[in-house]
Amino acid sequence: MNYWLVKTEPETYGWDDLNKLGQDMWDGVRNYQARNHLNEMKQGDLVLFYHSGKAREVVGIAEVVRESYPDPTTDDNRWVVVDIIPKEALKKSVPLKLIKETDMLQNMKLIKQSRLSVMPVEKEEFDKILELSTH
DNA sequence: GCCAACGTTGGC
DNA sequence: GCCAACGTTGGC
Repeated sequence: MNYWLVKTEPETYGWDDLNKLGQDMWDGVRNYQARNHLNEMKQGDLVLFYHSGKAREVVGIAEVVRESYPDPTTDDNRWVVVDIIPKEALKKSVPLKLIKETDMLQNMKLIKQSRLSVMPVEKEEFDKILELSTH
Protein backbone atom coordinates (compact mmCIF):
# COMPACT_ATOMS: atom_id res chain seq x y z
CA MET A 1 0.00 0.00 0.00
CA ASN A 2 1.15 3.49 -0.77
CA TYR A 3 0.59 6.83 0.88
CA TRP A 4 -0.11 10.19 -0.69
CA LEU A 5 -0.93 13.79 0.04
CA VAL A 6 -3.31 16.00 -1.90
CA LYS A 7 -3.71 19.73 -1.55
CA THR A 8 -6.80 21.81 -1.94
CA GLU A 9 -8.00 25.30 -1.18
CA PRO A 10 -10.69 24.79 1.46
CA GLU A 11 -12.61 27.85 0.21
CA THR A 12 -13.03 26.10 -3.13
CA TYR A 13 -13.27 22.47 -2.08
CA GLY A 14 -12.35 21.20 1.34
CA TRP A 15 -12.56 18.26 3.71
CA ASP A 16 -16.13 19.22 4.65
CA ASP A 17 -17.20 19.09 1.02
CA LEU A 18 -15.80 15.58 0.60
CA ASN A 19 -17.57 14.48 3.77
CA LYS A 20 -20.87 15.88 2.59
CA LEU A 21 -20.59 13.96 -0.65
CA GLY A 22 -19.31 10.78 0.95
CA GLN A 23 -17.36 9.95 -2.19
CA ASP A 24 -16.00 12.13 -4.94
CA MET A 25 -13.57 12.20 -7.81
CA TRP A 26 -10.35 14.12 -7.43
CA ASP A 27 -10.54 16.21 -10.58
CA GLY A 28 -8.97 19.32 -11.95
CA VAL A 29 -5.34 18.19 -11.82
CA ARG A 30 -3.57 19.89 -14.72
CA ASN A 31 0.05 19.22 -13.98
CA TYR A 32 1.96 16.26 -15.38
CA GLN A 33 3.83 15.38 -12.25
CA ALA A 34 0.67 15.43 -10.17
CA ARG A 35 -1.14 13.48 -12.90
CA ASN A 36 1.56 10.80 -12.86
CA HIS A 37 1.04 10.39 -9.13
CA LEU A 38 -2.71 9.98 -9.64
CA ASN A 39 -1.96 7.22 -12.12
CA GLU A 40 0.13 5.39 -9.55
CA MET A 41 -2.59 5.38 -6.89
CA LYS A 42 -4.07 1.98 -6.07
CA GLN A 43 -7.37 1.10 -4.50
CA GLY A 44 -6.99 1.17 -0.71
CA ASP A 45 -4.11 3.65 -0.71
CA LEU A 46 -4.40 6.31 1.97
CA VAL A 47 -4.27 10.01 1.21
CA LEU A 48 -3.47 12.86 3.56
CA PHE A 49 -5.90 15.69 2.90
CA TYR A 50 -4.18 19.07 3.13
CA HIS A 51 -5.75 22.52 3.16
CA SER A 52 -3.60 25.15 1.45
CA GLY A 53 -4.04 28.92 1.46
CA LYS A 54 -5.07 30.37 4.79
CA ALA A 55 -5.43 27.09 6.69
CA ARG A 56 -2.18 25.32 5.79
CA GLU A 57 -2.75 22.05 7.65
CA VAL A 58 -3.41 18.36 7.17
CA VAL A 59 -7.00 17.79 8.25
CA GLY A 60 -7.94 14.22 7.43
CA ILE A 61 -7.26 10.92 5.72
CA ALA A 62 -9.01 9.81 2.56
CA GLU A 63 -8.94 6.43 0.85
CA VAL A 64 -8.65 5.67 -2.85
CA VAL A 65 -11.69 3.65 -3.93
CA ARG A 66 -11.29 3.81 -7.70
CA GLU A 67 -8.04 3.92 -9.61
CA SER A 68 -7.32 6.51 -12.27
CA TYR A 69 -9.64 7.01 -15.22
CA PRO A 70 -10.03 9.83 -17.76
CA ASP A 71 -11.10 13.14 -16.24
CA PRO A 72 -14.77 13.54 -17.26
CA THR A 73 -14.60 17.30 -16.76
CA THR A 74 -12.45 17.76 -19.88
CA ASP A 75 -12.19 16.37 -23.40
CA ASP A 76 -8.44 16.51 -23.09
CA ASN A 77 -7.43 12.88 -22.65
CA ARG A 78 -4.14 13.72 -20.96
CA TRP A 79 -5.82 14.22 -17.59
CA VAL A 80 -7.15 11.66 -15.12
CA VAL A 81 -9.02 11.50 -11.82
CA VAL A 82 -9.31 9.00 -8.97
CA ASP A 83 -12.27 8.47 -6.66
CA ILE A 84 -11.76 8.92 -2.94
CA ILE A 85 -13.83 8.65 0.23
CA PRO A 86 -13.18 10.37 3.56
CA LYS A 87 -11.77 7.76 5.92
CA GLU A 88 -10.97 9.61 9.09
CA ALA A 89 -10.76 13.18 10.33
CA LEU A 90 -7.60 13.89 12.29
CA LYS A 91 -8.26 14.41 15.98
CA LYS A 92 -6.11 17.50 15.70
CA SER A 93 -5.09 18.91 12.35
CA VAL A 94 -1.36 19.06 11.70
CA PRO A 95 -0.20 22.50 10.59
CA LEU A 96 2.50 23.06 8.00
CA LYS A 97 4.43 24.93 10.67
CA LEU A 98 4.64 21.81 12.81
CA ILE A 99 5.66 19.69 9.84
CA LYS A 100 8.48 22.13 9.15
CA GLU A 101 9.57 21.91 12.78
CA THR A 102 9.67 18.11 12.76
CA ASP A 103 13.06 16.62 11.87
CA MET A 104 11.67 13.44 10.30
CA LEU A 105 9.46 15.38 7.94
CA GLN A 106 12.08 17.63 6.41
CA ASN A 107 12.20 15.66 3.17
CA MET A 108 8.51 15.88 2.42
CA LYS A 109 7.71 17.28 -0.98
CA LEU A 110 5.13 19.42 0.77
CA ILE A 111 8.07 21.48 2.00
CA LYS A 112 10.55 20.99 -0.80
CA GLN A 113 8.18 21.40 -3.72
CA SER A 114 5.46 23.61 -2.42
CA ARG A 115 3.53 23.96 -5.66
CA LEU A 116 2.97 20.25 -6.29
CA SER A 117 -0.65 19.31 -5.55
CA VAL A 118 -0.47 15.51 -5.54
CA MET A 119 2.57 13.86 -4.02
CA PRO A 120 3.77 10.56 -2.57
CA VAL A 121 4.39 10.30 1.18
CA GLU A 122 6.66 7.75 2.86
CA LYS A 123 5.01 5.39 5.34
CA GLU A 124 7.24 6.73 8.11
CA GLU A 125 6.15 10.27 7.28
CA PHE A 126 2.51 9.25 7.14
CA ASP A 127 2.75 7.54 10.52
CA LYS A 128 4.55 10.52 12.01
CA ILE A 129 1.83 12.90 10.90
CA LEU A 130 -0.80 10.64 12.44
CA GLU A 131 1.19 10.66 15.64
CA LEU A 132 1.38 14.45 15.60
CA SER A 133 -2.39 14.59 15.13
CA THR A 134 -3.05 12.80 18.41
CA HIS A 135 -1.49 15.38 20.69
C1' DG B 1 0.29 42.36 -0.99
C1' DC B 2 4.63 40.45 -2.15
C1' DC B 3 7.64 37.25 -3.97
C1' DA B 4 9.92 32.70 -4.94
C1' DA B 5 9.36 28.61 -7.46
C1' DC B 6 8.17 26.63 -11.36
C1' DG B 7 5.38 25.41 -15.47
C1' DT B 8 3.96 27.01 -20.09
C1' DT B 9 4.11 29.66 -24.23
C1' DG B 10 5.98 31.67 -28.16
C1' DG B 11 9.62 33.99 -30.80
C1' DC B 12 13.84 33.12 -32.81
C1' DG C 1 16.05 23.50 -29.17
C1' DC C 2 16.80 27.56 -26.36
C1' DC C 3 15.30 31.06 -23.49
C1' DA C 4 12.74 35.25 -22.18
C1' DA C 5 8.29 36.53 -20.86
C1' DC C 6 4.46 35.55 -18.55
C1' DG C 7 0.96 33.19 -15.56
C1' DT C 8 -0.12 30.50 -11.44
C1' DT C 9 0.48 28.54 -6.95
C1' DG C 10 1.10 29.02 -2.35
C1' DG C 11 3.80 30.50 1.73
C1' DC C 12 4.90 34.46 4.31
